[in-house]
Amino acid sequence: MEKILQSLNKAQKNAAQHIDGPLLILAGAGSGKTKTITSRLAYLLSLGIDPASTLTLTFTNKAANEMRDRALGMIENVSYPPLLCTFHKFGLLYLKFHIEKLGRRNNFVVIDTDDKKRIIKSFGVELSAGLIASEISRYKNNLIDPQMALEKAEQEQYKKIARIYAQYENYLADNNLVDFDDLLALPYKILDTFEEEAIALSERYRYIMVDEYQDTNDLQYKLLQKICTTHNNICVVGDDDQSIYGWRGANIKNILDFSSSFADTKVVKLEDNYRSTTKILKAANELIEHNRGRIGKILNSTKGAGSDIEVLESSDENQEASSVARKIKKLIEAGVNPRNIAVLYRINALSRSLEEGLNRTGIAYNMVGGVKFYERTEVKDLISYLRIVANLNDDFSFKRIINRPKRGLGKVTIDKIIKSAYDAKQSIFEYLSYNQDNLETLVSKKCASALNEFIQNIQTLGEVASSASYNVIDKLEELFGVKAYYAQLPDALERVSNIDEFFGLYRDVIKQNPQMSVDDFLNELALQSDQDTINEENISIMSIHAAKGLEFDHLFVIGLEEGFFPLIGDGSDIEEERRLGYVAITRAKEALTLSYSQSRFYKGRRTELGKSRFLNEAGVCEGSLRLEKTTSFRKGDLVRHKIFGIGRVVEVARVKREFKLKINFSGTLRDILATFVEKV
DNA sequence: TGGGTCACGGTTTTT
DNA sequence: CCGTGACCCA
Repeated sequence: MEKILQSLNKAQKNAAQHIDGPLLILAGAGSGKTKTITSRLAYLLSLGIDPASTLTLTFTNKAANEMRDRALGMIENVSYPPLLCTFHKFGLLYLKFHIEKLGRRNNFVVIDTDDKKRIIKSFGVELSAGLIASEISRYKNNLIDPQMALEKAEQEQYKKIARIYAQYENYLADNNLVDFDDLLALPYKILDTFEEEAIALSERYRYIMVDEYQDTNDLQYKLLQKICTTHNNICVVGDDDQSIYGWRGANIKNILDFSSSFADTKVVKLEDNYRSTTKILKAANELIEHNRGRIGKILNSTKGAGSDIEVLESSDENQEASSVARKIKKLIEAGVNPRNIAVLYRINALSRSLEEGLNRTGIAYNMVGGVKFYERTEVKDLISYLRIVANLNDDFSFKRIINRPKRGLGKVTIDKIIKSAYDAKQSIFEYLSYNQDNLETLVSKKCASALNEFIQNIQTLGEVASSASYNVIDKLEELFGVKAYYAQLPDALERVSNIDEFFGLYRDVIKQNPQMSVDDFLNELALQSDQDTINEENISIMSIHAAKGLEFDHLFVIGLEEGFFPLIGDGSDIEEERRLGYVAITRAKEALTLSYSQSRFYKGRRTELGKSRFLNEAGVCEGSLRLEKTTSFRKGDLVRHKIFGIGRVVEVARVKREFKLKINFSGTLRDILATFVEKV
């Protein structure tokens, strides 16, 4: 027991030893948050508290795994592993055992955002599916059902959305699908409808811990209240200054008002930072102090002053990328391990010029985020096949693969079948399998035989799945040839390797859990994210959102321009932007470079930009910093001008804050500002 | 059925 | 600028 607490500071120890009643741990960036709550968990278990009565909720699998490893590493033998998982995983587990109370079967399948949009689109709506999808998400997270949404709607557009919402809910119920929001909303519905269930759950989990509490939304808050029905043993950890998911429904009020929501809350602030140098922390503190809606805390450095924060000025994004790449190259040459270097940006669109710059300089990088593995077309096709195996009546997946790989079935044929199945009140699969012999009356002979073959293959695959899920993959490829199909399409190399990776993943998972069914596998997959793909040998580049919870010795933040960061647009919230700035800065341990460009090429046009107000607010723009100003244009470069065409640079000159080039356009010399031409 | 062309729109995204 | 989706024609 002593061992668990010995390496904690006073505040951390204070938090870890708190047992009963609500506890709010306000943990500043780099203050040992994970260490504190894992120690608390280990401490509780060491006191003899039943592991099965504890529940720790996180937002990512990665965080859950890390905490589990660390907590279990502190105690010798645990009789039963404590439950540490994401909110959504917890919801999934709960629904597996209790969804019957809502009149649904527990072989449901979890769909992702892309599926959700496709379903909405299939209703033939004229509004954008994405907009409706996010609106529905908002409703669900505010516990508004379709009926209420309709009543509340004033404008015609919202009435329309409410009706689509109703249709969508019916569709999910009919196909026994569950979306991400349902993983929280449906458990809440059960707990809210049946008080005895809330009491039972609460009795089962008597010690609740929640990580990243500043990012919880209203629904998660209400769910937590239900879990705490019979006790108030809830310990939350978070940092109001790091709340960066407001746009997705996270309610910063949850953490700001925690003490008034849960009576007799004990508050512990962790303000000693073990991550960054004094200069970095000073910039972070100064920046965040410009926010008004915060509880207020100051990070104290436990490290030395460190080096100055560097501010980099460039004339355009290519030059910025080159400068950053050059600096990174120097670091690597000086012996810095690339894995300790990262470049962050506010919006993903900025990654392109950066990637080009890194490539030019020959720096290998690892991009975190981007298109998710399981969201790639070819992987989603395979997932659809498996979904059909798990649930033959999943029309949604059926439609996706009915002609993929191509088997000569066109829009007309498919529409006819869908309509007939609909009229017969059957799923597409049911309809086709009952009418195997008279399909020719509906569609052409060729199509009928293609459909019959397809149906038979699906049935065969289903039989294989029910006898041995491990063999499903080989049979799938043998019967449908998805891999063979993609092998002859463009990007074959990448697609085939994705397919192989998916096949490998499937086999691995089933090998480890031989009793696992196909729908278990699918649901597990849906909750997976590929955050933990950070390569050991390369530098990392990613959005600031993706960098949350990470730290790097040498950090670059690019694109600090008004309009880009802070990002200005509708729905943008300057305080949240500032918190993002705070998150970005506090990722740095030793050296921080902030970069901005005077212009940027974005959405097909070049825009002149002013530097970000955050630079001033963080106090890094005036004073001791080093301003660097260069251009990537060199004498002899070939350039292209919109009007004058291709020319060669004969002279590079600096005029005030700009660079002027003397360019030879087929014999004619012209003076042109560097921002008006591009390299060829 | 599917390839070709044109218009459009384009933050951040742990699950 | 670049990727997506609607629409048209062979």
